[in-house]
Amino acid sequence: MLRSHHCGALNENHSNQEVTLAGWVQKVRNKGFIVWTDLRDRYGITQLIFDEERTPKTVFKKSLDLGREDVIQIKGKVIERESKNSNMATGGIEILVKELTVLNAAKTPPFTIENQTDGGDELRMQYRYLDLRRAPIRDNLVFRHKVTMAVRNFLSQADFIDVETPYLIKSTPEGARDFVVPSRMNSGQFYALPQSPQTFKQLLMVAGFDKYFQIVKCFRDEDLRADRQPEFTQIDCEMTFVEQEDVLKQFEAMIKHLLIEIKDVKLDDFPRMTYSEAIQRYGNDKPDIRFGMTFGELNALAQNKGFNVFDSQELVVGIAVPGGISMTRKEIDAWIEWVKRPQIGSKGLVWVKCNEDGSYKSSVDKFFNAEDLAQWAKATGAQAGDLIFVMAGAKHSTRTQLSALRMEIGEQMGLRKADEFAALWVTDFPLLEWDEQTQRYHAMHHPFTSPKKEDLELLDSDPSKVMANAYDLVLNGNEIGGGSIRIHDTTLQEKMFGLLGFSEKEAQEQFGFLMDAFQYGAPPHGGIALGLDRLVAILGGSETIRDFIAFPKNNSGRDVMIDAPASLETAQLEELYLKSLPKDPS
RNA sequence: GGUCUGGUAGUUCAGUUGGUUAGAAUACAUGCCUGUCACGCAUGGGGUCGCGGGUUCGAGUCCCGUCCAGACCGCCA
Repeated sequence: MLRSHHCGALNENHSNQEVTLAGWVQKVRNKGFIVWTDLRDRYGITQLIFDEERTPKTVFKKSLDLGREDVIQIKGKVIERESKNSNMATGGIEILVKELTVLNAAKTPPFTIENQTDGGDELRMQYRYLDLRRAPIRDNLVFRHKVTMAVRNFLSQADFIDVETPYLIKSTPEGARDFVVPSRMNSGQFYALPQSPQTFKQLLMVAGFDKYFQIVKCFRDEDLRADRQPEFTQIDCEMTFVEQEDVLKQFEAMIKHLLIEIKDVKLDDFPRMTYSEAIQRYGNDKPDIRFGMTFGELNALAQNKGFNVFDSQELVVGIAVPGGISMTRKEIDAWIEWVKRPQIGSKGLVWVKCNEDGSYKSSVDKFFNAEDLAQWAKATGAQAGDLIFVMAGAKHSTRTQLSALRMEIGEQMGLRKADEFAALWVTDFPLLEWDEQTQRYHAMHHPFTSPKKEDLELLDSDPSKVMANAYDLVLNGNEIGGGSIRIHDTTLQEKMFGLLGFSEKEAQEQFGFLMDAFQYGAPPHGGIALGLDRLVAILGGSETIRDFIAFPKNNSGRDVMIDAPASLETAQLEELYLKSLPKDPS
């Protein structure tokens, strides 16, 4: 062993022990007669002391040449410090060094390896291995490890079996764009990387595995966001002989277990909310219920009173900002400008101040009297002291816009606390969604989701009204999981493909294996997939998943460290039966 | 595909109305310092102002194009 202890291990109890340590030079403090060096490893920092009098001359001289991030090994004696530092675990002692070996000298890193680094995002990504030396990022990955271990233990104890499924599979037109891999042995043919192991886990149920899980990489070739990477990790689960309620109970228990285990937070039973209720009350299907400001629909109260802006619109809807009357006119205008930005795209905001004395002051006093405004306050739940913001427009876009405003106000008012957790189930999703662009139905969840039994007849008469046995798990305003009870019947599955615009031949070509399998004794089954990256990030108090992934991709899907993706040599392209592409002109 | 913001020292940033030799902090180097721990003090080196073009007597600053980065919209069953 190159060391007897790690850098977080020693304290006063080890005084006078001879120890060998190895690690990275975090910092050198040269006082002339004494040189202090902070030695760092994964476990902590231990102070080394090189003393003009007590350290051998050659070693002392060598210590003057140490630089940041040099990898060194030292032998020495643990001694109590003359002036102790109560801020660090090893702050009571230091190592009086007798031998110093430089195992590997380091170039000066391009940014400081400190908790508060001076490095920007791009540089930190390019030298990710240096960024990962920093305690906050390292702690995030340790945290992720704890979460995955807790998940594995919980599911294993609940009788789930971890089974691996293939990464080289077949592309399908449904859903997100596939990443594609050319096949050398099959000219002109391609594998696709899985967007999820969906069909495989269903086949495992047909095979009788009963309960399956896998912590698995999935791939989607779509644009990135702060909470979206092209390759990401799912906790993928499936169960046999279950109904929706069973799946919800099982995974509610898992999330509660995680919160206790990881955050020491005890959650109450998760509220349930239907999709339509979420849309009406929060404007989206992943509401953050840590704070109020729920939507109040004002159509009946605000239309046909002579205010044209409202009268012509599909929806008039408002929210009450708690304590909002303290906002200045300038601040209100700033919010109006905020919603008018092209990213939000609203036409504007009407505001109403609910004064403490029961009077109202609004931007539409010309059209509405106190009685009208009192009704609005009632509908939005506004109390004295609150400010009501009202938006009007087409149903869908107005709800999206007001929802964005609600989240931003919540954020700025500090209502979205990172250490507070509120989970809920969103249920009763529509099975299908009409897509204007392609003029056909799309599966809202995926094509294997079963319709609710009572809606089966509607499949023929009015497919858009059919509800699905599907559910989403929402945590702090983020969708962290989704699942459904699946179709296990060939006829129903064929019908579903038909509704989605597949010809019989196409359905057979793409999913024939699944419908075949359904004819050999497929049990009722259902499951869920949870986004591990998001879950870990939220538990860790962040919504940026990049900080919880060891080697993430940037905004353009590039890995700037290894510089991928990259072009291929002509010979390699030809081997894959791909036409050689013009080289990047730069 | 689109919108917005940014790109100046190794790094993070400032740079006024277009005007002398482009600054600060930090990092780095050298020296000093009898207990440092964000050590302190002094000195020093360090710049293709992303790239290309244009306007101007003169461009880091204005205009056009382009590249890169970040956030968001579209997209993400």
